[in-house]
Formats: sequence, C-alpha cells, structure tokens
Amino acid sequence: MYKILVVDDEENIREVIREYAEFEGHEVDEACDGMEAVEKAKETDYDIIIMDIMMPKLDGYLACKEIRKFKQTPVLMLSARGEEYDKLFGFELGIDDYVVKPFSPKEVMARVNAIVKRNAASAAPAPASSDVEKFEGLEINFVSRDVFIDGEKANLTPKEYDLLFYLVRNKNIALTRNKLLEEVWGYDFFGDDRTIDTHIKMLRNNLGPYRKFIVTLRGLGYKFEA
Amino acid sequence: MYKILVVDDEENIREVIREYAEFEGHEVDEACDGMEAVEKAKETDYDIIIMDIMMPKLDGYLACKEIRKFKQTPVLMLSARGEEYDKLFGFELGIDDYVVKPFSPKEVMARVNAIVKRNAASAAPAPASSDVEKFEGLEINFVSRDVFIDGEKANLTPKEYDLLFYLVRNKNIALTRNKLLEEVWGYDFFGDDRTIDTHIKMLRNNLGPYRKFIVTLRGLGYKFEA
DNA sequence: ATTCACAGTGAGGAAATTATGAACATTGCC
DNA sequence: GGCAATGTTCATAATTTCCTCACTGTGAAT
Repeated sequence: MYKILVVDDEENIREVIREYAEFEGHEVDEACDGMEAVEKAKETDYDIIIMDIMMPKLDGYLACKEIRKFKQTPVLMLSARGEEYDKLFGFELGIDDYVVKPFSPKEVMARVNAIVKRNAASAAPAPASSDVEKFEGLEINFVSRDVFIDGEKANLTPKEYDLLFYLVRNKNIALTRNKLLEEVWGYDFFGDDRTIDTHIKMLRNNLGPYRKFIVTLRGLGYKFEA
Repeated sequence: MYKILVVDDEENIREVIREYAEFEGHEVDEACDGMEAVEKAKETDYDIIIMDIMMPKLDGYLACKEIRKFKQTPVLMLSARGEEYDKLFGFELGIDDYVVKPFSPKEVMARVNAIVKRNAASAAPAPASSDVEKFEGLEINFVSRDVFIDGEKANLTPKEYDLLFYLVRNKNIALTRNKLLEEVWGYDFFGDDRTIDTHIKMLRNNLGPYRKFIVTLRGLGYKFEA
C-alpha cells in the first residue's frame, strides 16, 4: 500500500485516478493546485506524487521544484503533448516519469508501481539522453532549454523551442507534417497543417546562419539535417 | 492500417466513424449492439473497439466486461454527456479512453491512433525493416529520405523518391505499369501510362552510373535488379 | 530489311506545394 | 480592462514538380 498524492485541477481526473488507486488498495490524498500540493507534501510523506502540469496558481514544474527543496518524493507528471513537452525532461527537477494524455488509469498505476519499486531499490533517477547538442555554432541545451547561436543566446518562443527540440532529437529523420503535429502540437490539435510552415519560418529566421540545418522535404515535411 | 470494430445502435454514428476511418486507410467492422460486439470480438482480432455505452440488449460496460474475459483488445468508449461519467472509467474493465458526444470523427480517430500506438509500443520493441540499402555506390536511406551516389547526395523530386523507394523495396520483382501506378501514384490516379516512363527517365538521369539497376521489361513494366 | 508496337526523350503549360506577410485569436500579466 | 507576446489562420506570391503529348529510338518478328 502506498500513500499517493494526486494533484490536478480537474476533479474528474483526480477522481478517476483515486478510484483506480483505491481499487488497488492504496491511500489517496488530493490537491487541486500547485500551492496546495506543496503544503500537503510538506506535511506528509507520500510514496509518490502524481501531478498535472497545467494548473492554476502554481504549475506542475514549479510545484515540483518547490517540493524538491525539502523532499525527494518521486513525481509522476501528467501532460498533454504540446505542453512544452520538452520541459518534461527537466531532470534537474527530479521528475521520475511522465504520462501523456490521454492516459488510462491502468497505465498511470502501472507506472506508479514501477517508480515506487525502483525508488525503493535504489535512489537513482531516470537516465538522461544527452543534455546538449552542438552543430557548428548552434548549441542546444535541452536541460536548461537554451539555444545559443555563435555564443549568443537566441530568444525563441515556447513553440519554437518545442519544434526545434523535436527536430533535433530526431535529426536526420524525415518527419511528415502529421508526425510533427502529433508529436509537437499534440494528438488533440485539430488545426491547420500550414501552421507548421509558419513556425518553421520563424524558427529559421531565429536560427540565422544555421537555418540551413532545417531542410524542406517537398511533398513530405521537414528534417533537421546535421 | 488497423482493424477497427465500431459498435453503436445508431447507424449514423457508425457510418460517420466508418467513413473517416476508411478514409485514413483502416478496415472497419460494425456491430449494432453489445451481443453482436462480443461475438465479433471473439472471432476477430481487432486493434481497437470503438463502442457506445448506451445500447440495447447489452450495454457498453457489460459488453466490455464480457470481451475482457477472453481478449485484451483496447476499447474506446463513446458516451453522451452526463452518462455517469465516473462509471466510464470502470477501470477494472480496462477502458482505455472515452469521448463525449457530440464528437468529431477526427477527434475519435486521433484518440484511436493514440491508443493503438501506445498499445503497440508496450508490446513490440522495434519494427526495423532495414533502414538503408546499398548497391555498389548507390545508397538509399529510407529514414532520412536520402539517396547517395558515390557519396554525393542526389537531389530527387518527391515522385522520384517515391518511385525509387518502391522499386527498391520490391527489388528483383517485375512490376507492371499498372502496379506502379496503383502503388506509387495511388488508386485515384487516372492519368496516362506514359507518365511513368517520364519519371523513370528522370530517375535514371539522376542515378548516373547506377541507372543500370532499373531495367525495362518490354511489354510489361520495370524492375529494380540488384 | 522492314515493320510496328512499345519505350525513351524534351518541352511547355498545368497543378501542387511551400514561403511569407499580415490579420486575427488567445493567453498571460499588469 | 488593456497590453504585449505568442500562436493560428489565411490569402498571395514564389517555386517546384507533374503530366501530357508529339516525336524519336529500338528491338523482335516476319
């Protein structure tokens, strides 16, 4: 039996997870925003915290960061794709795993079990996939979410970061527009294909001389070629 | 391509989903109540079942429960707003997601894709049907969509890529013009046969010395011979 | 050698696709 | 509320690619 804290502003989600967790014999507390989560985490020793990213008052990242100041409770993040997806890899925050919506409670609890078990065994967090990449004068730091162009820090918007990060993580792989929409915007984005073009354009503009790494694959999509 | 079972007592709903799903290239079966759904699920291995909750004879929950006795096929539930939301996650039933009416078929299919993909990811590790092929100095990379000729990158148009890729994927197989038209151009192309010749010509020109791999089968079509 | 059905080629207009700029919408913040 | 930044849509311009078609080349059968 674990003590679990479920943090989400949507009651439905909390309810759903609570039911399944209790069904499996765990004890569940709830909080509906980051502030409340931090307080509860301070008072009580949970085995794991399941937390949404998108919340009022204090979002998942910040709440996690705050909690880390006094405790190492494992955290499982819930997120929709397209929610600055890459921040999830913020291992410096000590996020142990994440689940992308739509999830089944079954899946969530499977991960909870895996995390708690792993945590009990050792204290090692998840493995990171290289934190920085460099292509000539273009430097990308996935952890700090920074992009440097010839040493100068680029000022990208969140979508631009996400798009660039996804492209770079899949460098030298031909990516269709659909794939990009699905992975960067999220499965629940029902907008126009051409939105990608616009973001690619802005990204290219921001990359200056290194725009060359983003190649157009006519009739298909794009590719980061390095 | 997925095999999908759509279960709903309203024909309109079934029809709408079927059309969209088939448009995306999936194969669709229908059932109009729970009983029929259980039977069909028993006979056939579907990739996913899309099922309404409210149905005559046997409702969605019970049908799902019944199916679970012999199979783990993922289930996406359709529900009208206000239909006891939390029951939806009768998790012990292993419902994977739900969509509330009124829904767009696009949304339904987006979730179907998410679920099936997730399900496939946990089952099989990697597909890997050789990502690159090399014939002497001709190197073809299906993943990065690159073609190298003696180390130099060839600049092919989309159709040329498609044509070459298809030929290579079916190397040493005689391909008729009709087959090529159907597979590379698509079933909805009603143009001239000779269009192929033109593209073959361009492809050959682009392949330089390796044009030799594309052989003409007089009276039949072409073949990539290696 | 001749024939003739089929394949190869070149060029121009048609069609498809991408790039871009600006309008419009949304979000977060003061 | 109003502002500023970001994200999305859309119309248009700029390219690139495709398709058709007429003509030329070729090979196998007679």
